[in-house]
Amino acid sequence: MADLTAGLNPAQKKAVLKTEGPVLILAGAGSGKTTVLTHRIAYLIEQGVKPYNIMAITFTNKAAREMKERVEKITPFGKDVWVSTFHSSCVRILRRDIERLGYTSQFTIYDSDDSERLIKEILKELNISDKDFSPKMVMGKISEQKNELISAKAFLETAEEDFRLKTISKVYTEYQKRLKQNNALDFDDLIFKTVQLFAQNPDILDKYREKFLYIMIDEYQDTNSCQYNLIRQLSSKYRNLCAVGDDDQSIYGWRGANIRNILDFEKDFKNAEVIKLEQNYRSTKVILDAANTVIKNNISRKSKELWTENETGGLINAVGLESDFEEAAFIASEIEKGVKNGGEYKDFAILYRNNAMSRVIEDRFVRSSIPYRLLGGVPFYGRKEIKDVMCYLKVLYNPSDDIAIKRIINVPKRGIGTATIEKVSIFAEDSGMSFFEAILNAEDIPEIKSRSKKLKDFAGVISNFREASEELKISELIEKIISETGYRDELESENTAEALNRIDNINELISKAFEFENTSERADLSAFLEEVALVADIDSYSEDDDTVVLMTLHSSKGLEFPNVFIAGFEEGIFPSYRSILSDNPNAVEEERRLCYVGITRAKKQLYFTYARSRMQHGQTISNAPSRFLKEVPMDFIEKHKAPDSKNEEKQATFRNKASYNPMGNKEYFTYGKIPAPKNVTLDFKEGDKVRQIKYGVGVVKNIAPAGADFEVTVEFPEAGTKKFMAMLSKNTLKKV
DNA sequence: TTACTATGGATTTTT
DNA sequence: TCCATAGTAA
Repeated sequence: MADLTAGLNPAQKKAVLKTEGPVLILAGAGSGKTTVLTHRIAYLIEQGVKPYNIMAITFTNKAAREMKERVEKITPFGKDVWVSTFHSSCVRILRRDIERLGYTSQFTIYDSDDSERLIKEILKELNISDKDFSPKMVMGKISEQKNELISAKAFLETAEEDFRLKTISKVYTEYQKRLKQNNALDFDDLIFKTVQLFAQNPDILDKYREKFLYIMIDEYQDTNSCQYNLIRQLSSKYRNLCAVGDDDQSIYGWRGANIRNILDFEKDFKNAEVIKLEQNYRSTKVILDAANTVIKNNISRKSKELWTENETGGLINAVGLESDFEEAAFIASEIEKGVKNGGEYKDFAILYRNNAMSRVIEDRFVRSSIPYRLLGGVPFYGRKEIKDVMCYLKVLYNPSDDIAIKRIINVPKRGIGTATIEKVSIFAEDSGMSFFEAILNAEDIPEIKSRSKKLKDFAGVISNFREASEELKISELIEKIISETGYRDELESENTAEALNRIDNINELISKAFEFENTSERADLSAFLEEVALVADIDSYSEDDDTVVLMTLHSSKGLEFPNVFIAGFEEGIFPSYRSILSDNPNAVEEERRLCYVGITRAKKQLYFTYARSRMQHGQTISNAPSRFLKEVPMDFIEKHKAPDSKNEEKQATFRNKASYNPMGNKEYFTYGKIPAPKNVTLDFKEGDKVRQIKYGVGVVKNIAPAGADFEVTVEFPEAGTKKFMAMLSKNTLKKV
């Protein structure tokens, strides 16, 4: 085995070698954290630790896959290391022992769509107005509780006399009851129930403690309290826990991630060693400095400052456009320019705050014939037709899954409407049967005589499929389902572009199933359902295709591109209105972290674009440029130059550009909030010649103390006299 | 039961 | 603007 620390910097080396006891690795963006993690695993194995005694937890399947691949590349024993996501780890643990909690190991996993359907049903049954208590809101609240490890019972107690909370806790209680009846767990339950299983069964917990002697967890800043608890349970005996994360990249607070987990690590794990990875291997100096100065405006963070040996690089482009259409046109023209100059489409990424913003850009790309891919939006497995087919499979696997049955009982149309479904539900509830059992006894259901045949037919169809599922491969089973139920025929007879697209999607599902059968070791229905339930769209992102990539800032975390556009860089969009209006100051800080994530995706070139007016919800709105733009040092920013006027179309598009240029407004840039640096060393004195990245060579006229920093006045032959803050300009202002 | 029309709501989403 | 859903007519 090669030297595992070769080529690593001192901090990285330390992180690899420090195997015993709790360690927190604060890994800045682009600091080589995956390398450190994989080498650390290999080093552990080299030291004699058994691969199966090592656990590495990630948040995404993609991260897990990548880590596994890289570990296997450096050590032949890598395949026995337990590398997986929180959720799939928990599924594995629960499949084994969930009987202790009164579920069976055949449980199915509900995605948020399934959960919401169930909530909706419950609200109806409990006669709670979904106007005052929207299923989404209730679901969110319940999820919040679960993330905080608060059970329905505990929640009811804290609710006390608060009517709203009491109502929600009632729904929560019923929701859990129904999940159990359906033998189903939602995403939050996967973790929650595992924690519960461990807490109530010390023998099981002990088994895993003895198994996972070394635990590593990636993206630690994104853990919620429930996940934190799980980690604590597993690691508290041997205390060989290595958490890797970056508090500045905590952008999932709204999903229950608790930033305190990383901020308080040393408090929670006594004698923890903290290692900072601050050298960045990704971005230019300018991009990195911009990221540093922006994030410094946040109060709650660990001190950390990225630096790099990379080149200084070009200035950041801040471009104000007249409208969202022109913004899209500008982005398209820059990409065309870049490609003409030898770049590739895949070198460009467009990041935006919300998915709706992709539309205008897509339209423009289609017109300009720029190949692009959209990440996010409606996920493949969330599409109606895919969910329909998957629900058939779910019903075959888990007959107690009422939500799945109700979804497909009238898809395609079988003349079984909501009224009938309701009656069956009530009958099932009264007689203590599952929905499916009730259908089997349809003739006993009162006031339903005329429909009982249809119900029986449906039950027959399902039983028939269930029998077939014993022998058929999954891809064949899906084929059988969509042809015998008439699902495909129904779509074909519609003969619209949309219907054809749905058929394509189903075919795609069949080929995915086919691929699954041929690549997984465990190719049964259970494994397939699990795979589908636990994958995300981002998992399938690969950089092989030469296309521009469009995605939200959130989805971009962990990725990198030579050229990045952050579009819609406007107040109200980024930061979002909600965060601005929120009484929680942390909300804007999280947006700023998101901005930091966005900036640090860029390797070479970064653009901020913003429009004076844009269409939103069918109305034209105007926003000021984002406050974050003011936080980027002015001398890192290049004003946008008017595009090539030879191109007529472009000329027309940009003709109003000159009238809108907030960058010209001096007041626009203030540095008031940036804390003064402690020690500044200058490599020039008054009278020296210096080179500034934007204005060229000039002469230092004056150096005056300003707080803990120095204000440097430089006279340029062309640009005239300019003032710079020494600390901020350390990479862009140098002696010649 | 189904098929059409009105209405309202619209961040971010690793699983 | 665009979507999902609730309500109504047939």
